[in-house]
Amino acid sequence: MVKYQTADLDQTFAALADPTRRAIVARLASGECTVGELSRPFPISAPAVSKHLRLLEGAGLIERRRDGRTQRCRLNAPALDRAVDWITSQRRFWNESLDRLADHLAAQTQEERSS
Amino acid sequence: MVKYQTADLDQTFAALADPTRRAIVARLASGECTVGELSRPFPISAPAVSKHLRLLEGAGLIERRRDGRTQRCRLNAPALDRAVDWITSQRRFWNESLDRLADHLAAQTQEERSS
DNA sequence: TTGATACTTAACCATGTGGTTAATTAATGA
DNA sequence: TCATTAATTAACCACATGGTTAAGTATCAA
Repeated sequence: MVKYQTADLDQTFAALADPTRRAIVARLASGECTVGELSRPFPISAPAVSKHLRLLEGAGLIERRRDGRTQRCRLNAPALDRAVDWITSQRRFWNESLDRLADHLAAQTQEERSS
Repeated sequence: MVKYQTADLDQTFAALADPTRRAIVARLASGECTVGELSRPFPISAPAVSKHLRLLEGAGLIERRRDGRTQRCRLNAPALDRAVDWITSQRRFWNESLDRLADHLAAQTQEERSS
């Protein structure tokens, strides 16, 4: 039985509350890339992207490492896990739609594995 | 294949970013209750709780109905589902720890069902 | 060495949030 | 009818966030 500090969840959920940051996470889910590649699709300034990355890093959702003059970013799985974990653990006491959720996730997982 | 408006997710994740609101969700997960019962455990004023409830309601996470002079609150499952759904759908493209997550969720579900 | 590239930091602004206290509305019960 | 209880709205404050532009810091390449 693992315990998580609530501060982590604060930051994780807050980080996911912004559509730009969710888009960044979605982009990184399909593979590591540089800050430049990451910001190109967005109509906002580089400093704005930089701030988003700092929040995401603070939440533990991403990691950065220098690579010459660029910087490579990648997703960090456990932080996302903890968020899912918190939500699903609420279902523990809430049986009404628990089975529906379980089936939903099972179906999705099935789909992943067969693709 | 279902599409969700991003605004919903903005509000849902933002709502879950606050520890007081997560505690409220956790309390409601174990059953419907009144606003008064809900605020009693918290060291904050009634108006503060009222604001939290408004945000939770705006995010679609809870529903309220008048019952005489009190007000009953209950959780609304689908909003939580959508949040979990967004996170897990990122995993689709991110195979590295997909199996681990699937196993984790399967184990948890098993635990629920057998309890 | 000089200039361009890839970023971050600094300073600023507008807006939203989380809290307060005080005032308001609505339902109940004496 | 009048007081009490349950909860919200109003008005305010401090602070974080999401954006900006301008300036700074490394790294690479000529």
